Amino acid sequence: MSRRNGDGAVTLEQVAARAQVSRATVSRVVNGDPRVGESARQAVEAAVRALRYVPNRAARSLVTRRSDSIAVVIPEPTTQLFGDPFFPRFLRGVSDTLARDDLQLVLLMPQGRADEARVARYLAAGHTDGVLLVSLHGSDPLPADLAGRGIPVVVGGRPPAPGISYVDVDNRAGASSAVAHLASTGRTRIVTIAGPQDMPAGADRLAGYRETLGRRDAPVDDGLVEVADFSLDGGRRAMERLLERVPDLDAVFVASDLMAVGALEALSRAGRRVPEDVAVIGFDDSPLAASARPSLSSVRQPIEEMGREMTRLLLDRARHPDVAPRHVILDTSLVLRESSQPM
Amino acid sequence: MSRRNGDGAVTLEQVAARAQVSRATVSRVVNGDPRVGESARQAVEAAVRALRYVPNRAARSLVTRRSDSIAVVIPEPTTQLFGDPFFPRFLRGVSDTLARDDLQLVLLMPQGRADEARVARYLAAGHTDGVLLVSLHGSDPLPADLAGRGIPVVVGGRPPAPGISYVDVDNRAGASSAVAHLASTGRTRIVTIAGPQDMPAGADRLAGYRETLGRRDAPVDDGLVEVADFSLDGGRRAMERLLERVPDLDAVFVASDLMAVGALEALSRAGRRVPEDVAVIGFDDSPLAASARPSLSSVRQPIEEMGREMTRLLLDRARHPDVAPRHVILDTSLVLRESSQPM
DNA sequence: TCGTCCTGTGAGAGCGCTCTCTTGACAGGC
DNA sequence: GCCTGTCAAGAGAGCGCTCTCACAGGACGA
Repeated sequence: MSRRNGDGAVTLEQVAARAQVSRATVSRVVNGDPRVGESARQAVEAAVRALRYVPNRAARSLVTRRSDSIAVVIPEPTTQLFGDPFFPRFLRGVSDTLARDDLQLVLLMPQGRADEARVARYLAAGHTDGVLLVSLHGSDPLPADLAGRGIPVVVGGRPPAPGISYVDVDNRAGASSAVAHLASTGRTRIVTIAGPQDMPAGADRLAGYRETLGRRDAPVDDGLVEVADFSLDGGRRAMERLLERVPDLDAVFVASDLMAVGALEALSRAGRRVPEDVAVIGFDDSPLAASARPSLSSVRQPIEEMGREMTRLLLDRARHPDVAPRHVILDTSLVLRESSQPM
Repeated sequence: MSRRNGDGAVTLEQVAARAQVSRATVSRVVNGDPRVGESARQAVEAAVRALRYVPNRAARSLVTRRSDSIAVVIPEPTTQLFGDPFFPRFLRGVSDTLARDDLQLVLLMPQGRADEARVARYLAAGHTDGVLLVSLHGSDPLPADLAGRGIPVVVGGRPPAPGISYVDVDNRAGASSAVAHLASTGRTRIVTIAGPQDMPAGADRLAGYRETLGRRDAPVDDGLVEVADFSLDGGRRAMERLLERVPDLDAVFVASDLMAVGALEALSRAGRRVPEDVAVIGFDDSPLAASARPSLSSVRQPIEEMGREMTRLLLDRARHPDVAPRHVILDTSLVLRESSQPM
């Protein structure tokens, strides 16, 4: 019986002995080096199988100076805001893509300022081959700092500094598609419940709404616009205020599904029928949208794809450090359900 | 200027040279070995700071045979079922506890059977110092397999095999506390919407309900019991069925908040006032509960604490491999809001 | 026929660290 | 005075792997 890794690990040496070749040859086979003769290769492969050989990652890292792992940093506020299924879906996309190359995903969830410093130190030490950052608050210096140290970084959402690769969802176009759809189905008094304006997603979705209605220059407190905080209750209260201020509204574009569900409640309570009296379109296409009643039309974000694309960009950057930073904007798609049926 | 790790890393050797001591002494200082003289210690500490020395984890792992990382395995179905904030909160608890000891969290999210085999191989190879598993489907052989190989394992939720450490939430007692509260506030026709009975959480919550109503021996299709699938829509439909079958019901215990929100909708649509006509208590105390209207009483699960406790158990086990497996059952608490006000 | 190139393989150094073993210095007991 | 014990500190081996370099042997052009 072969002994397992940990105390009596199977080493290259043992595989080499069994296959009657040198350590170097075993290493070549294990790493897919093409310059190995057919017979040697087969002998090695047989020995690897027989001994259940698994390379020791630490030893490999020590000499290659790669860790074969990448860090994903998700700061505290993010998990709450995107409480929804953002977090797992994003990680799934990342995990997926890394698995293909047999890379590890090291998850870092700094809590509070002090912990962020700890994480920053850890990352700066170069313990991982690259770093994926999502939704940093405001003007976090971390990405620029890491990039400056030569550590590959890709940011999700809008980039905090120039010269850094990032992937974002086209929030503006997504909002625009929703509003355009409402307009094209005969709605004429289209209001919106926007997200916090200090968040790129909040600001961009409102911009898309404005742009499409052809009123770029209108002030924020426009009468047709209510800003809320991406919560269910916030959505409900915003809807109540809108109903009061714009009694003849016939459509709402809501910057998140959670808020949209709140809006649906407020509308129902006010005796407005959806979609007959008021059409509603949300954003995110979360599971909530499909199970809301009436079911909620929504702008779908490719979250997993965002994770995948960020990972691809990062690996690319790790392998070719001299390539210029790139950014990728992902398309959204409009998922139509009951809440936005034409009148 | 010191050069950063990666190409021109600062090594122990350089620190030793600067502090005018041997490599061994630097190592002792860095690892907190008490047998170092005061003057040597200070010289080393100064050199470490000056050079911004950070130990190379790979080199350390190679000789200590520890990876200083632990794996968290979250299989595909889990992320969907616990879509809610289970996932991030759990990871936060784990991350928290690991950070204290400067350990890494390696996240594994196998997707599908083939990928699970890959993950199992990875874990079996002993690349991490321990493994945390949550909610495996049915009779997964993985925990027993890993334990058999001498790899520390802690499972979240009910253990699939004897002899394995696990942490669970006291679902039964949680359900019981909710039902007891309803009974004590004068409710006499208390029905329940249960979760899937092939999931421990689903079964245990129903058992707690039964137990408390003193009807242990009643069959599942009891008339007062509806089983649903933990989804919003499932909760709504279950409530509709219950209203039809038990028109005089005056309280519902619902095995998840998401289903409870569905139930609230169904009740509202049927013209029943909550809590005047019908009291409702959910389970999970998710953010939904606080923002539902009326706000939803719910059984709070200590999710972060579960992550923390699992991690503690694991580290303990990793350090003292010969200790017998332990299990910890965490208490729930009842959070009372509007939906269960006394009549 | 000889040198040159190419291909497959082996020898061996060395990545940065920990840890055992040894040494040196000094105090105390006989 | 010597021996033993204690404590700080250094020397050096070696963890398992990759990778450079050297070399053997065959193919090929001159």
